[in-house]
Amino acid sequence: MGNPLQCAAMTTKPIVTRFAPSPTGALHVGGARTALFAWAYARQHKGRFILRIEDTDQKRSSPESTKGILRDMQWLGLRWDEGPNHAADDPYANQLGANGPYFQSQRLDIYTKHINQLIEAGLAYEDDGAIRFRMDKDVTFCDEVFGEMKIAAADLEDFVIRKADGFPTFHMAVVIDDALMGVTHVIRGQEHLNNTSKHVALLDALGFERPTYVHLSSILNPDGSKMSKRDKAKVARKAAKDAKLTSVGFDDDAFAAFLDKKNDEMKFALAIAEQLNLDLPEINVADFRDSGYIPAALLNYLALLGWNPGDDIEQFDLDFLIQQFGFDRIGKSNSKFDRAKLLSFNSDAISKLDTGTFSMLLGQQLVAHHPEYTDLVNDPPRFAMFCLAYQPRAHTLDEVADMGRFFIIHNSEVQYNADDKQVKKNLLKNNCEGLRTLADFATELEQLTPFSGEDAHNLIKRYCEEREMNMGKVAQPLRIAISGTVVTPDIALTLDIMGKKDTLLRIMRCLDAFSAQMEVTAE
RNA sequence: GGUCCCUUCGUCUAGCCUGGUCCAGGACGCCAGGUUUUCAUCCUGGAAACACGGGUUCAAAUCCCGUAGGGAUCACCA
Repeated sequence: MGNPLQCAAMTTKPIVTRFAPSPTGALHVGGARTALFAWAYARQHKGRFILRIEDTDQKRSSPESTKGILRDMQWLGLRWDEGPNHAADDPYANQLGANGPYFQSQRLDIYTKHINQLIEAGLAYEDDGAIRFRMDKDVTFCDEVFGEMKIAAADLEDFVIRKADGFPTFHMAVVIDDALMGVTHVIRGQEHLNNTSKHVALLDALGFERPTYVHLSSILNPDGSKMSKRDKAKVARKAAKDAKLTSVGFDDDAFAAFLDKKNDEMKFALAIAEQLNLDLPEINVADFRDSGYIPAALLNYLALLGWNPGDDIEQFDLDFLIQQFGFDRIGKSNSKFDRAKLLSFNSDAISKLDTGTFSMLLGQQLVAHHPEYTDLVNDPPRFAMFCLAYQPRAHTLDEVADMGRFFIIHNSEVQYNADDKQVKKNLLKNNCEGLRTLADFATELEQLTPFSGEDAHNLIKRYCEEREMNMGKVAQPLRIAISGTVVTPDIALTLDIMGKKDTLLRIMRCLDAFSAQMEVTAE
């Protein structure tokens, strides 16, 4: 860090950055980090941030991917000043900005003009229907992260700038668009570092000014492999093999090929995950959204992958990033994606949310992914208590669905297991001490009106003080009666959310379930 | 394989340019203890790294050379 080979900065023009994904799949976290840095730099300099869709691969590009990327960018809160229409239902109409269109597939005539110019100048030539650009000079350029790069002409080859289908290659399109759109800083993944010599040569030949280049190192899996969508297929395949799964109910031949690593089709990965109740690794921004991460935490974590503010501050908001961001503090080495740390950031971010925001986000999450919670979400007073209970302990929004499930299941679905360690300890031990306390306390609880959390708390407190017992002696049996486990939020809050009727019914069921043990030990 | 790039605790990293303040600091995770009616939270403490080998120097994580390991790229993909 702190590259000694600082590239001479010279621009007095307004700062313009861009994020230029190709719509061949979903926006993944690596792309999100690139977009974040480009966005933050533009904001820092009161410049413009452009979103451009690089859809020159006719086979692999799709409007669905474009819409997904737009949606994910918006979810992250990375607004673009120029680019596709923000409204994802028709991103092609009414594009924003004066330098459009922002879909490369709509700019063919522009590329053609410049390609012809190169041909006329003798700098490019036809080769089997494609057009190649001559690379016959040494190239030197400067990268803000990696410093000065020198490439000898001998290591360079003529490369295709227009494919036989008439579309420009990425190299041609990117160079023309950046130049014409006034992009001053090209911030992108390091897989483009080697390509930059091509781009610089093209720029020079066309007489365009070179932008400042900023290449970002890669984000890797914990095992060091590059993080990619194929990781999902990998995990699913392994699980399917371990479980000896031979069919997912459709396309058996293709599925066999999938298992045989002949294809990585996502539909099979998804189907396997569904059948085996398996969690696939989150790779895409959408995966993290579905898992209940919040944008602030994801972005904060991503910013720290390869960049840091130079002091010990790690948790910060976007305003701080805009203030502090700089290329001089971007690292050169690849970094591994650490889910545990992200999770920690996410739970911190969740706990800092104001309660209104939290309940809105949690409500959306539950309704979208766990419709069985819809009744609870639509019961505002009760849902407010539910939020109060889980905001402090949620690591992700989605996790709440599992933790709080006992509140929404039918009373008859609560499981009581006499072999459970906690059941033995808290209910059965010492001649069913816990059960007897539970039965006795239930008679007090029946009298409690109104049945609020505060009243319940006071009742438990008084009950325990009178008998000189620890509050856990009452709370733990109650937890088991209500949830089947000893893990619930604050016991008073738990009772409040559960309500008097169901609390008492569950206590009765619990006593019933262990009546045999009571009788035996009673003799 | 050619070319280019990278290498500090398990992980993300500070420190490296301008050698001494570093027997290397922070964070996540981990371990131990404490608070709490459970879980979580929170608090305190702990283990844990300069890839290796040479050199320069009074002094090297920091400068130089080499080795090893890792990554990128070598498409009419981007």
